[in-house]
Amino acid sequence: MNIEMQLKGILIAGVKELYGQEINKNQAQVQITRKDLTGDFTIVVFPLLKVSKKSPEDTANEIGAYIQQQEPAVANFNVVKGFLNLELAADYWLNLINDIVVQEKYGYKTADENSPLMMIEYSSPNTNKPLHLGHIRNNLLGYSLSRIAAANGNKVVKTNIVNDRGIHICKSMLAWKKWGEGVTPESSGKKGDHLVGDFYVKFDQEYKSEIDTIIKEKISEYPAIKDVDDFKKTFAALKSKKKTKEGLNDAENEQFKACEELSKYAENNAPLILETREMLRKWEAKDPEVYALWEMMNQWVYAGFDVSYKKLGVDFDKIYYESDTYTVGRDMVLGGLEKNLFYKREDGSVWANLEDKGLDEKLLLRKDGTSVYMTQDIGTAKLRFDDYSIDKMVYVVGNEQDYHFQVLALLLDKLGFKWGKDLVHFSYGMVELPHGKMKSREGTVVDADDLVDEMVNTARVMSKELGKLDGYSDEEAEAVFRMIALGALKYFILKVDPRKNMTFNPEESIDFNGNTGPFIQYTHARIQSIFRKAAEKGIEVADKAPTDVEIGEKENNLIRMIANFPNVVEEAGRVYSPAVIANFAYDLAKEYNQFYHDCPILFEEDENKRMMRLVLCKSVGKTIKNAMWLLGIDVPEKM
RNA sequence: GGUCUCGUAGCUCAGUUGGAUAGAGCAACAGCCUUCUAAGCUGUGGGUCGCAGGUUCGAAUCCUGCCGGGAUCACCA
Repeated sequence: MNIEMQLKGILIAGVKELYGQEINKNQAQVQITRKDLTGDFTIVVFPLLKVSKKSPEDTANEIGAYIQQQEPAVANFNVVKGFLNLELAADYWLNLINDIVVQEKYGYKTADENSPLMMIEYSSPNTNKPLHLGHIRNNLLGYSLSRIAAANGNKVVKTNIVNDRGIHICKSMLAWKKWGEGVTPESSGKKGDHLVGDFYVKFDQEYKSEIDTIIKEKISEYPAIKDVDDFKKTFAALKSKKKTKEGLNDAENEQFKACEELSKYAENNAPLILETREMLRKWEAKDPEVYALWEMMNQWVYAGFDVSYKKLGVDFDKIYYESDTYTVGRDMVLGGLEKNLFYKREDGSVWANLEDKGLDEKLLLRKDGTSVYMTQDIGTAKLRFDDYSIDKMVYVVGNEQDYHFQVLALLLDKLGFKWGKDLVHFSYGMVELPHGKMKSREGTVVDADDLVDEMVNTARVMSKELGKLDGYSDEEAEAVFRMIALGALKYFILKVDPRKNMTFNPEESIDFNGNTGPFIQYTHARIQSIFRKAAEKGIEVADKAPTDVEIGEKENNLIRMIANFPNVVEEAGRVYSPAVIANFAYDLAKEYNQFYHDCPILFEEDENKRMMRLVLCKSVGKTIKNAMWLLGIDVPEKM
């Protein structure tokens, strides 16, 4: 049990003894004392005044005296403005640090056979385009969450559901067939996912121009509109006006409907889309030629993704493919239909009615019996449940799908999955550019591979200028450059609250100084350097600090922060937030650098003090390393 | 329009179940390497916590209303 809980217990007992009343846990507030004040833990006495019926000062003094008497670790206390600040004895902290320094996995809980199994789904790419910055955020969050979950004593299965089928996949297939001239990743020297992505873009361009052609042909039927440009402008203007408070008047509304009709007609009758649909039908019928093409192009993409995943340093325990799960989902829905959980409309489509839950009706199977997105997620859930005894399911998916997961939770619950109702949609915010969302059509997408490569280059240039990797081989140095580059990128993404949208400015490169990953990595390298120097000088570094030594303010701050690490890990797990860990790591590194600047370590002449500081350095290094591991960030020995 | 979400320094972000004088970094300026790694440390300037009410010993934090941004409400995934 940690000291905070102990103090809380004593506080509750003390109030009972002094004032004869039970208080609840919310009234017993023990928090870490602000840095600028004397003390280690603070008890807020305001909530206790109703019970004590005394002034804040008197209450604080009485409780302070009681706690000091009950808990030998409390050496002293002071009262400021009704806040009771407790000061713990130096040897309490020194014993604590001696305890911490020998724990390799300090801050982590380990899972045993009875631990809950948490499955975490993340990444979940489409196989028609390469990964971009948005995917990076998803991957880094998912990977970090899996480590945080493991450190909180869960058994963890990392999983990925690959979106490998559907009309969008057929688009790039068709484009390759039409215009690819047999090009392959090998023949073009292009990464498979990028090559396929190019054909998806090509399809889009051609499709757009076909739509324009159709609109042009049909435009004579709409006398009010001159040409295609005019049509587009009018339509866009009406659309945005519709969104305003003013809305559309009757005439405009009619015009809007006409535009919409024409636009839909063109989209649905362009030859390319008709061909694509035909291709999807053939795929579902397992037409050998289409199926072979699909398999070939998907393999290209997977090879490309593997490279990107490796570059980012993420991996999975189990990968599912929607081409395997979508038929399972269909069966599940039909099963639910038999049990009257769902209903069928006259046209043959299957729906769930969620109006009693405050939501609307949701389509589960089209009238031709084919699956939609929701159906596939149900199927995937079934397969996962068959494969693992899942206690908790976490989906790392963007916040644009909040509604989808609200519905999915209800549907899975209806279908009898025990974790359905409590599934966690880890809903993270979008990565935006200074001018808004990334748009592939406008070429503003930040490619994942390019970004990582750029970062590695920057790290290499910077590192070489500083020249601190003497004695490293090219390979070793290259590994450090990569470590720093990824540290910068990962920390940049993970330090912000995952639920919030974040901004990335491609004009400004990601920093390596200040509140950054490299700053924290640097702090670790600095600490390791001390131990190398100690070895050179023949200074012994024990695993135990003497307990009769005085500790200064900076040292005390550091010990308190380290002592709090397990609480931070627990909180990060509870609220699903790597940012909590990132901010902790930064604060600790910052505090350490101040200490490093102010206090001699190897040069300290008092042997006891020197030993204590060395043990402290070791603990800080370990804690930084363990915190960064939870973010998926490695720390170097030198940089 | 319904639902959800966000709004903190010029910019990017912290700010625990409501707690003490709202903090970092970047950018700007001024300092610190003949002692352990200067990717560091110190200092200066920079705030109506979107606005207005309410709840109470106490509100950036909770409630209500408004303003502003974003998402979503598809037989797309």
